[in-house]
Amino acid sequence: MDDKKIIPMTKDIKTPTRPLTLKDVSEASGVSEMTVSRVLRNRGDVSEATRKKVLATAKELGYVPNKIAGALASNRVNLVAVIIPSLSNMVFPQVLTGVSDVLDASPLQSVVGVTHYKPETEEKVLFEMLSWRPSGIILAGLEHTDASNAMLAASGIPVVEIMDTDGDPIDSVVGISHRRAGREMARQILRYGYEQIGFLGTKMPMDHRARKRFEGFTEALAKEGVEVVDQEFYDGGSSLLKGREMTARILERTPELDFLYYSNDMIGAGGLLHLLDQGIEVPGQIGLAAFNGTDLLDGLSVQLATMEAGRYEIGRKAAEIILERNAENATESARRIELTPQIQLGDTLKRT
Amino acid sequence: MDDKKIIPMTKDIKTPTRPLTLKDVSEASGVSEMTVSRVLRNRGDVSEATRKKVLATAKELGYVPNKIAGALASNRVNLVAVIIPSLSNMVFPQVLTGVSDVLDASPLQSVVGVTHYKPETEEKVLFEMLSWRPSGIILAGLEHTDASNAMLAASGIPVVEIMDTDGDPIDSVVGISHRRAGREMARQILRYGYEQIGFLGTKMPMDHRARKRFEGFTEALAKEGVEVVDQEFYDGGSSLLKGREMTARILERTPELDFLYYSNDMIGAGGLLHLLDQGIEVPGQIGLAAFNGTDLLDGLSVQLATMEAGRYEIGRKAAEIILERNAENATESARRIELTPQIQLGDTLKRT
DNA sequence: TCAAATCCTGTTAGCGTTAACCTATCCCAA
DNA sequence: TTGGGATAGGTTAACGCTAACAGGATTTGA
Repeated sequence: MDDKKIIPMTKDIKTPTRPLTLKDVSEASGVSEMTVSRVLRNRGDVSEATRKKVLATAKELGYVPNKIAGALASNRVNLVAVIIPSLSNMVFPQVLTGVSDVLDASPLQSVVGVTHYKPETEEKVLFEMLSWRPSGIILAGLEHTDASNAMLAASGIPVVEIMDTDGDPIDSVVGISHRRAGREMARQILRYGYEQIGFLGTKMPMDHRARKRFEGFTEALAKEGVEVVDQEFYDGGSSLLKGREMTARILERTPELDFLYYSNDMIGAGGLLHLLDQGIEVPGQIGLAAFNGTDLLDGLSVQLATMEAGRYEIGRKAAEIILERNAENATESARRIELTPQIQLGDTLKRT
Repeated sequence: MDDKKIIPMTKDIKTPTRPLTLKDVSEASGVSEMTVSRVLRNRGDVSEATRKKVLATAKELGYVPNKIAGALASNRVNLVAVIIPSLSNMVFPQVLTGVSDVLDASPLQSVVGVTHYKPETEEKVLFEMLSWRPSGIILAGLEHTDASNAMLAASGIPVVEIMDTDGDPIDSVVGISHRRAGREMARQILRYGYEQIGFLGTKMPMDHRARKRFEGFTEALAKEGVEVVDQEFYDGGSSLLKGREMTARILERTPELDFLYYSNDMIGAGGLLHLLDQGIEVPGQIGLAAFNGTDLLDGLSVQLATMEAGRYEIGRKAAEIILERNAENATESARRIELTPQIQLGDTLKRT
C-alpha cells in the first residue's frame, strides 16, 4: 500500500479566477442581486430568512464587495483624505491617531498622503486624492499652491486645514496660533531674565509653522528691545544627534548665548544632552526651550521646557468636523477651532 | 462716500455644482469623450493639435478625472495597500518611507491601514482595502486570522508580508528572522561574560516579532546553560519614561542582574538613562542591549547596543516586488527575501 | 495607380453596483 | 368585500469612464 500523502495546495481547488460579484452571490442564494446588495448594506426591508441565507452564502463564497462599483453608483465614498508633510516627524502620526480614533466609530476611513513639505508634491497628492472623490479632506497648513487652492474650492468637499490658525482657511480650520506660541515662549524667557538668545530650527521656507513661531518669537522679544543674537538651521529629519551638533556649533560661534530656543523637542533634547555632557549648568548658565511636547522624551533626566501643541486633539477635532459635514442634517458652515498651546516649563527655563 | 469694502467670499462665483465629467471637457473642446480620455491618459495616438487643445480646456475648467469610474471601466487600480500595526512605533513610518520612495517613481500609490496589533482589526482593515481592489498588498507579519488568510489567498492580488521571515508566507515575504536576531544577541551577551540576564519588553501575545526574538534569545542562552532570570512587561506605546520605570522595577526585584535585554530602543534608552542617573556603571556593572537601530537616539552620550533591522530597505524591497508583479512581463513567482540584521555593539555591551 | 499601412477620431458596450421605481402578497380595518 | 398600508422583493437605468472595434483620411510602396 502506497502511504504517500497527498497534500493539496489549497483546501478547495478554486481556480483563482475573476473576483466574485453580486451576481455570483445572487445566483448561489437564489435571490436577485438587489436583494443581496440590500442585505450586505443593511438597507431596506429584507426578511430575516433571506437575510440569513444571503449572509451565509456570501461568507461561504468569500465575497468581497467591489466598493469601486458601489461608489460610482451611489456617488458616495467612505474615505477621508489626510494630507500631511511627513511621517517621520512624530507630530503627524499623532494627528493621524486622533483622526483614526474618531473615524473608527463611523463608516468613514482615513487615507494618508505625504507631501515631504513640498507644495508641488502636495498638489500632486491632492489631485490624486480628489480623483477618488473622498468625503472629506484634512490637510496640514494654510499655505498651498494656487492650483491646490482652486481644486479644493472647486471640489465641493469639506476641507479642514489643521495645525495652524494664522491665516485664511479655505473652509474649516483646527489648530493653534504658532505666532502666539512663539510670542508666549519669548515672554517666558524674558521673564526669567535671559537676554542673549539663540534660535535653532529647520530651514524655514519649508516649514511655515516654524517660521510663524519664529516671527512671533522675535516680535515679542523686539517689544522688550531684545534681539535673537544667533541662529542655526538644519535640513532633513530631526534627531538628538543633530541637536547636539547644532548646539555645539552655535555655542562655538557665539559663546555669550544664555538661552537657546529650538524649533522642536528632538533637537532641543539633543542640545540639552550636549550641554549636560559639557558640564554647562542648565538652566543657570544656559536656558533651553523647544516646541511640541513629545512625550517620548519625558524620561530625560532633565525635563525640557516646551509647548504642547495638542496634536492628538487637533486630529480628533478635524475628524469630527468632517463627520458633522457628512451627517444627515449637515451644517454647511465652516468652523474655526483655535486650541491654546500649553507651556510646560520643565527644568530648563527657570533661573534658580 | 461709503468706504466699506465688499469682500467677496470667492473670487469667481462658480456655483459649487456637480463635479465636472469627461463630457464637460469633451463638449468644451469639441472632440469626443474618448479623445479627451486618451489625451489625459497619454494613451493611443492623438494629434498634437487636439492634445494641446484638450489639455488647455481641461486645465481651464479645472477638470479632475474620476478614478472611481476609470478603475471600474479599466479594472485597474493604482493603489497599493500597506497594512501595519501602528504609526506611533517609528519603525513603521520608516517602512512606509521605503515603500513610498519606490512607488513614487511609478504610477502606483500607497494607502495605509493601521491594525493596532489586533488581528480582528487587521481583518476588518484588510476587507476594507480589498474592496477597493488594490494592485498589491503589503502587510506586516505572518500571523493573520483564518478569514484574513482566506481573503488574501482568494484575492488574486500580489501579497507581500513584511518584517518577519519566521513562518509560512501566503505569497512573497521580505524581512529578517527575529528568532535569529534574538539568538545572535544572546550569543554576543554570553561572549562578553554576562550571566544574570533580564528581559524587558511588550506583552508578547500582541507582538509576534518580539515573541520570536525572545524565543530565539532564550534558546541560544539555554544552549549555554543560561536562563533569563527575570522579566518585565509593558502595555501601550514605548517611551523613555516607561523604560526608566520598568528598569527601576526589575532591578529592585532582582538586584543581581548584570544584563538587560530590551525589546526596543526607546525603552532601552530609558533604561540606560535610569542606570546612568543611578550611577550604575554601564557596561561594567550592567550591560544593555535593545532592538531596532532607531537613529533618533544616536545622540545619547552612551550608544546603546542594538540591532538594525533594515526597515527602510524592507519597505523598498516589498514595493519593488509589487512593482514587478504589476509589470507587463509579470513574473508569477513568489519571492522570499531575508535581510541580515546588523548588530551594533555601541557602548553598552563591551565589558571592559 | 491601387492596396496596404498609418494616423487619428468616433461609436458601442460594458465594468459592478445602487437609486428609484414598481409589483406581488398578505393583513387588517371599515 | 374592499382597499389601504405594510412587507418583501424585483426591474430598469444610470454612475463616469475605458476597451475594443470601426471607420475615414492620408500616406506609402511597388
